Amino acid sequence: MIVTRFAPSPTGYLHIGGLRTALFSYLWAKKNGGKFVLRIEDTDKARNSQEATDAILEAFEWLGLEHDGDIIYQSQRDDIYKKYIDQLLDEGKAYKCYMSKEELTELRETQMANKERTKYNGKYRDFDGTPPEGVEAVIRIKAPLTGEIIVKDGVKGDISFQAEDILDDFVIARADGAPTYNFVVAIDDALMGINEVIRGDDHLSNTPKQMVVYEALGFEPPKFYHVPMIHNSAGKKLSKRDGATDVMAYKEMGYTPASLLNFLVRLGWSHGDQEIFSMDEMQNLFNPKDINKSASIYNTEKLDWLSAHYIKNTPNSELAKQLEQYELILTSHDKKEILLDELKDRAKTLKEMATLVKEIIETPTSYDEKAVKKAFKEGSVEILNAFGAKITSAGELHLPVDYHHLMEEVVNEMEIGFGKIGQPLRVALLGKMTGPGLDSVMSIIGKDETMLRIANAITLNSN
RNA sequence: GGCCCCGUCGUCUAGCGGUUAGGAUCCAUGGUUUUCAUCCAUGUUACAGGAGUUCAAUUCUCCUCGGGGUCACCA
Repeated sequence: MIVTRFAPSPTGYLHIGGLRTALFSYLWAKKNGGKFVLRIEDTDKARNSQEATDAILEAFEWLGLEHDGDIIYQSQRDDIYKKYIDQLLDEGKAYKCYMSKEELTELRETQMANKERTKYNGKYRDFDGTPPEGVEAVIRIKAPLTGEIIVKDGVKGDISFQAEDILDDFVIARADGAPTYNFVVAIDDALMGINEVIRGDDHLSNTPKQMVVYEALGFEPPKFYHVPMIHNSAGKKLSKRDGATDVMAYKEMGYTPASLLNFLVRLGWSHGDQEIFSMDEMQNLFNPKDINKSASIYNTEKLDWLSAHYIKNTPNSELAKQLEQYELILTSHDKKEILLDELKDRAKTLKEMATLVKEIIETPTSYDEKAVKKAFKEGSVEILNAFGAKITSAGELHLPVDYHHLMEEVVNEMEIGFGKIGQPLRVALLGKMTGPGLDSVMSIIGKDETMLRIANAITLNSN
């Protein structure tokens, strides 16, 4: 069984990049009937917060990405880590290091001055003397000093590192006893049965260190897939400063989970020429072997297109439900089908859609100045009057076609072009020059409201 | 700087030795539409550069250049 995980550190909200790796992990587990688990990496007490954890969970809930089993919190697993630290100490695979922070800094500075690689010098690796006073020891693991370490990566292929280039005896437990990242990640992944790790390739250079831990503890390393970064328009790693990278901001902007997920799954992954993926299709088709090797630049043009596409293809009943978050209750509106049909081709986001709906169902309180100037010419008021009279004397009016007939009558009787009535009528009804078909608009708002809006516009343009 | 990764239209990408280098988006133009949008059609734009290997390189190898990541008692 394939078990994948998403392991965020709760130092902020969930952002686009994190979400994508989570999505990949989720899809791969689901496709194989496996498990997708969530682990909160909160070993650094100074930097983590409960709010951040909650924000991440909220985002997952909105998107409908469910994790399997209980959420694992690293902060609650100190006993486990302690056990393995003791084990390594007993076996002589780790040791206490009494080098003070000042001494370490000095060491690094000299190395930099000599243009050497900064690394711990192994001073206490085989120390058996009397420890210096006043220094709380950290625990360091004995890393191989030479040799080749090969990371078998499912995206990039085999990657070879030389131990002397990248390794030193790195700290696995801080002076206060708290274990460090590269140590606990390896332990947790092993203990949780994680056998396929999909993560950002910014972790690539950590992987050899984690393999040292796997090796020391006798654990089997998982299969790794390091997915390329998502870059901002400047070509740099996406960071929290890059505007709307908080996943929940996309909800605010009116994007649906379906469009966001579809957008993200195509960033760095593809399945031939296919652009549209339902959740089912993603689950059936996703395979990390098809993840591409190079970083992609984040850009929302395609998201907008996808979002528009999904709105167009969402059934009206579902759309009405989604619009409720904008305090639009359309369920009782007798012309909601016409309304939604007219608008779903015009909106890129739900938020835009909500605005468009309001522009129709609410009586305009202001009129676009340029539109008025352009639409109201000599005779416009008379035309509107004639049309108003038609409506008044007409019987029941329901469908767009009913109103359309009346417009045709006016056009024919007055021997004018359609635009002559269309332009001023549009401004009267909507307060602007653009929008859905006028017959539809009138059908949606009904006879009384139509007459009211025409009368308002006539009053306004008569003096 | 060391180490590692990457390099096809502006952007997302297909390609897996022989293609008129494909799709999508964006943009432009035309058509449909009383307007706007949708929709349809058409069009502009890419293999970073240089050596090799080969009958043949976008595709394989090397170098150069460019970009990115990472080098903590952060994760």
